[in-house]
Amino acid sequence: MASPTEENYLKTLFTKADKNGEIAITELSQYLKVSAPTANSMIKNLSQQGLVNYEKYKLLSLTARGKKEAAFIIRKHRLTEMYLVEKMGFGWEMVHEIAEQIEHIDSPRFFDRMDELLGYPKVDPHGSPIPDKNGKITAKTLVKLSDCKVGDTVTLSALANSSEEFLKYLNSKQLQLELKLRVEAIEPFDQNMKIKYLRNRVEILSQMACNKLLVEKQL
Amino acid sequence: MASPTEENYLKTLFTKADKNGEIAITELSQYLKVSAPTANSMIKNLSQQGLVNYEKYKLLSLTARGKKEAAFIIRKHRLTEMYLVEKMGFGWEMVHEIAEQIEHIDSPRFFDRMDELLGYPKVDPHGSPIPDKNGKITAKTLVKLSDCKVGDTVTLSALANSSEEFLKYLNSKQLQLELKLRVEAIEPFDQNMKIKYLRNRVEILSQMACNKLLVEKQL
DNA sequence: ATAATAAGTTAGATTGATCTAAATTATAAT
DNA sequence: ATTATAATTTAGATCAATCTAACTTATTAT
Ligand SMILES: [Mn+2]
Ligand SMILES: [Mn+2]
Ligand SMILES: [Mn+2]
Ligand SMILES: [Mn+2]
Repeated sequence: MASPTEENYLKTLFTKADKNGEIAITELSQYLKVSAPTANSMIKNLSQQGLVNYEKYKLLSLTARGKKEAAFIIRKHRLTEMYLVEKMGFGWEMVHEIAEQIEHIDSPRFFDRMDELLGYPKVDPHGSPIPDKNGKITAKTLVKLSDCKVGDTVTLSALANSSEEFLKYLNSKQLQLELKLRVEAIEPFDQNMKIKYLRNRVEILSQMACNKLLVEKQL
Repeated sequence: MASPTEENYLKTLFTKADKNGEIAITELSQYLKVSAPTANSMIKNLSQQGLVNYEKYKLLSLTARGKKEAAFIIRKHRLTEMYLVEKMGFGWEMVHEIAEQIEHIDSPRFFDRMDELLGYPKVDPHGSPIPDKNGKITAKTLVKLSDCKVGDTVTLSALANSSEEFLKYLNSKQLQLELKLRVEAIEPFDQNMKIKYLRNRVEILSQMACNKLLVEKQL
């Protein structure tokens, strides 16, 4: 029922909301690259449909129904990304753009078949969790690499940001998910981290980068 | 550049035009399930863009550019259908609906990768030719089964109509492309054909069905 | 040749998604 | 407590895609 435009709003509301599930309408409009009045009128529409909690001048949040709808769209997006990487051989930096379009395809069968062929994956190629058929998300609790201390050995499990730039940067350092990383040292001045991985590879990663690397302690 | 709506017009213009490449605007509007005035205004738009030859009250046709654009969309549609059947295990009767949506995805890479994974197929699951990357179509010259005579042995190569109903009918008779068929007899009264295939299977097919079965003599 | 019918076009309205400019409300700063 | 600033909303316009009703042109039948 939801148009691609409406689906994009729900998805952004879901993924960009803060810890309390709230977001300001102007911030939302920026993510969606539309003007504030455009977002304002669309939000009224979604509120009318019972998908968004909206009161004038207050922060926005999704209703239970809105969250469920959003989860279905995110499911379609992330299954697609996984399919493109695993079954079609695309690099993890190439799939977001395509998934951004395919997520709007209306065909439960199509996505369920992807899911089946992939063996019901739990996460997408960037480590983000894939909602199940009921819209339920089971996310591991991960910590930022930048919060780890010298001597910690961790598994790179997800990215807090999956921009093409960052993904290409990671490619250039042969950094990929499921890799074991060891914190060799931390520069007190700027928090740069010396990381060891892949037998003997050592790289200095900026705090900015380490902030976006989500890891699991041990495994 | 073309919207999904415009793409659907171009595709329909291409596939539903007569031998001279022409079609009436009302007929077009019926295929697209829009009113005649809607089609009229869209055709003016496409004509403005140099994709359609349009003169008031005359039949419509695609320009060279329009034909090329149309071929690209048809390429996306048919590659998708082939991919869905060959790589995702869908039945040939299930893929048109999905392809109708995926054909509007804007990502040359995505479709070229499908093409590559499929080994550059020449035809879709219904035997229709797939335009190449340059929009060139190479179609075999096929004849209708209904034009064959008793004793002819032919290969079922394509369908003149791929409606879900017809495809399910063919499924129920285990009729599929590349099958060798032999015309055993033709009923003079109604042109029903007695066809033998798959070792010893024999079926009586109506003229209506035989009209839509396109075959190649010998192989 | 005229009239009836069918096909195609024009006029005018609607809906969703978008914009800019202007007004209002909330928040922050003095 | 006022005032300045930032966020949000309202007003009003535009554009694509659609519709129905009315009109015009072409085709067909008598
Ligand atoms: Mn993505
Ligand atoms: Mn999208
Ligand atoms: Mn098709
Ligand atoms: Mn389509």
